[in-house]
Amino acid sequence: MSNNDTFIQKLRSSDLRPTRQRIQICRVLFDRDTTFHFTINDLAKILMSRLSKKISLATIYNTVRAFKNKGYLKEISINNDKSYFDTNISNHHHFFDEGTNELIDLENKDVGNIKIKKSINGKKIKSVEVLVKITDTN
Amino acid sequence: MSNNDTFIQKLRSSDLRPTRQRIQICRVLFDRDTTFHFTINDLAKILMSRLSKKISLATIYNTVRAFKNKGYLKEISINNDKSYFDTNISNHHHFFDEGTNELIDLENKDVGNIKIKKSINGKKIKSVEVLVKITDTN
DNA sequence: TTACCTGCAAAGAGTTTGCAGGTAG
DNA sequence: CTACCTGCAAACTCTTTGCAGGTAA
Repeated sequence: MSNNDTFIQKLRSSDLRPTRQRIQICRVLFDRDTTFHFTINDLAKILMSRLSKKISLATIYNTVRAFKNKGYLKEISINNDKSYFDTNISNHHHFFDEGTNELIDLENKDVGNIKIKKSINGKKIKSVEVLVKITDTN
Repeated sequence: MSNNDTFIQKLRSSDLRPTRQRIQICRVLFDRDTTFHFTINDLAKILMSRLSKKISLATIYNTVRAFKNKGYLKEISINNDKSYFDTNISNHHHFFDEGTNELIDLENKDVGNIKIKKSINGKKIKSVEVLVKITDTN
């Protein structure tokens, strides 16, 4: 039940004023049932086609970055070409399809419990991420 | 026991002629006992300081890319800032220290056996990589 | 009204490519 | 000698920043 008020609250808590453009970004990102994996470019294309007015890349970058810093989006490292983001901010893992460049969620339960048996003095574990690369069988 | 002949053979099998500059690159990459994690910039700095003559970034990029394609180097995805490479091409995982931007090898045995319980129709698993991000305890 | 936001364009970082002279085979 | 390689600089892609006019509170 995502409505404008939810979006406005998300924006304000990220220290962003709720503007037309940003509300539109929220609509694309958060008004959906399933996880959304995207690059800035994907998001820009969707916004451009959906809007009558133009939206600047700078605005998209800034807004996405603010959401990421606030924890409303997760950034995923796959290769060094582009940044991928994920609207699923729970602790989980990913398949990356090298044929289609598509990301697919892997729930924690889909990956056996991971136990890291090595520790480094004076350091603590911040996150454990599994990336499973897949290709076509043939 | 890495000597020039080993390097020349590595270069030839990567479809590269053994030139002065490329031999130097090999020396830095492969003439060592322990794994070497590096960015292109790291490698360039080492080469610049070690050589009397200059070496061009283009040459370094090309050579590293050829080695990576041939499988003599592994590329590691951490963030989208830079490409990290690894001279350890065995199947293994990594710690990434967010304080120092340093990579540390995690042997397979240091990570519990990972079982992926989800499969995608028509796709096969190509690799499973675990990235453990660490920070200072405090 | 004031501070923030927008779009644009330019600047930055990392990486790749094109070119003219140089080197391996 | 021929094809490939080198260094340089320019080009390219993704991302960030600066600026002048526009908008939220």
